Amino acid sequence: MSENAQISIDKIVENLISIHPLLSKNFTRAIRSKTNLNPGSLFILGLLKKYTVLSMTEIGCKLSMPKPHVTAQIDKLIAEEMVERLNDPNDRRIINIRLTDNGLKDFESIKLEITEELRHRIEKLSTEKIERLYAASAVAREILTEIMIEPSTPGNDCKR
Amino acid sequence: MSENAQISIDKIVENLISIHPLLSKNFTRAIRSKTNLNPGSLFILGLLKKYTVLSMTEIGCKLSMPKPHVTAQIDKLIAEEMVERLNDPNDRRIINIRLTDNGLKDFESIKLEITEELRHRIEKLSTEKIERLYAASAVAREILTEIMIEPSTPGNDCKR
DNA sequence: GAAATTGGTTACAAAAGTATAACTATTATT
DNA sequence: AATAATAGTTATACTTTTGTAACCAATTTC
Repeated sequence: MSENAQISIDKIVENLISIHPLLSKNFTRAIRSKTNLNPGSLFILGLLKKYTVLSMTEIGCKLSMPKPHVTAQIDKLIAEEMVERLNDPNDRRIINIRLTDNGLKDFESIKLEITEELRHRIEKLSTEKIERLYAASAVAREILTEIMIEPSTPGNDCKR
Repeated sequence: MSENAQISIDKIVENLISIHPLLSKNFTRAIRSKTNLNPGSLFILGLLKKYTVLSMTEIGCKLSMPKPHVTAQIDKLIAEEMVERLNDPNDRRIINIRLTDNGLKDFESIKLEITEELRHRIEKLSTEKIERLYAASAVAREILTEIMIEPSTPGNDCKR
């Protein structure tokens, strides 16, 4: 580890720790005021859109969510008919979760609603800043997804 | 608003909404397991480090935190002797909050602890990716801070 | 085939965050 | 001077999230 790289890591962490409350306050407020879902179940929907099918354990692992909580959230999403439980043909213990057609559609429109204020804020930026934020958010998403979802310590593997 | 800019905004929102749970799960877990503070009070400390002095109302405004919750959080931070209340000489209704010397020191060491796992994950990246993530996080922080902390709708102004 | 492990659920307790109303003290309005 | 508005606290109720332990069913291990 070069000294320069270490300095960069310190600054990355400093930046991420500043970004977090900004996103958190915006999204959680909007979720509460504009939907009857909670942040946790929205995270699950986003995950399912990306991975198509995930078991209960995999969901909990990728979101660092305790298993009993995953069960409760999925129960709510099933009551809303946004996801469905599928039995795994290879292992009858496993219950796979998948978005329903309605669930995907509803998720997209919910996302539009909860990001409305954020969109308005971004719109006010100059075209140059929008392009810079676009590039930056894409890079951050790509690399953070790589390092956060993949296994960290051995044995903490989330598969898929 | 050009069509291209609108497409960029959509993608920015999509990226941010993906990044949020990644940061959220990492930080909130670490905060719970490694400190006796809660995420909300850490947000306040980060804000105070940036602004030096803020009133109760300003804190609540910038973090979208209800006023009674701000009172409770500050009470805890005062019990830990990390912040102090100061009377405002110009307006005796206002109570200003400032980090104590110890508070700043403790905050820095808490940050080191709660970002330990994140550092290890970043360290495993190539130097090229670290540099890209550094640049991206700096741009995202700069622009998001600008649009999220500043007033959105008129009358929702947080001052300072 | 017995024992241990894994996937998921149930039940319960506790922490954290959100929302609202009522209240005091101070300042601003008129 | 009376009234309205603002800053902050207290009290209360509720939702969301986290954590733990016990439990069943299915699979793996030895």
